[in-house]
Amino acid sequence: MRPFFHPATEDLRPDAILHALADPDRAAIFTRIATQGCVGSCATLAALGDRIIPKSSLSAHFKVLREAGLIRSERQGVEMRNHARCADVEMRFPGLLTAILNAYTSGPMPGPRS
Amino acid sequence: MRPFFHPATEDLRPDAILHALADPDRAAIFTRIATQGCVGSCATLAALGDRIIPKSSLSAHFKVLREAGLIRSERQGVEMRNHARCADVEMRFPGLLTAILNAYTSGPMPGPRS
DNA sequence: CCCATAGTTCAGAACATCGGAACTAGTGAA
DNA sequence: TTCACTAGTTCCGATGTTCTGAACTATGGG
Repeated sequence: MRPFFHPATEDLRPDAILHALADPDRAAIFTRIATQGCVGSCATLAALGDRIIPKSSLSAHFKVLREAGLIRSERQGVEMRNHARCADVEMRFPGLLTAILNAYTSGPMPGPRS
Repeated sequence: MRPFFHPATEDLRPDAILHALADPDRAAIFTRIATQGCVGSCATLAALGDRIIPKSSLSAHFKVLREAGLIRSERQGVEMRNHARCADVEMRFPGLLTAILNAYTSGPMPGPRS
């Protein structure tokens, strides 16, 4: 179990961030982490909506988010502490995270009919 | 050769848009179309940077952009007229395109060292 | 009709993702 | 220490997606 890799702020790449957040599950996970400041275990996220996400898939999702520079993960005893690197991303790509998260919260419902 | 499918504005989905723009080639293509208003042939885009993108790959890229609702394609004689649906996307997901295109233009170069 | 040009579709190889089973790490109790 | 439990990672086979050359379609001009 090798230690985690976290890219430096100046190494953040837009394509990695977009790819990470292009998956609705990952976007939901990241939204939870970003809005709740710091989410502990993966297990608390296992039930997104009504689907159950297997641990191995969750682990892979966290890895993608981590390596895109969206979250920082560190062991805290037996579980994981994940927190969002919103400030880093905002510094490098201003407005990006806000726009994406807004798009997702306004997205699923088909807006007010005009 | 079936006619092209273009999603309606209210059917635009954020994950499709992020997925489409998560590929640097597609992002570059879209940037060209968006900034130049309307790019004709695929062939003018065959050389992005210094790589040559084969026609079949280009065609697939255009399809992804089209089905994400980012561009509208229509035949004009023997070639293709593509134009960006920036207004549609902006209406549905305000600020999203701007933030993404900004991220890409500021992204590739490793920013000013602090 | 024949040819050239612009782009699409097909098919198989290369690559990525999903998820169950096995594994690793930490904690607490006997 | 050893056992058991919990949280997460890694492995690997199945499934799905992307890439790209070759064949095909569509259009316009001799």
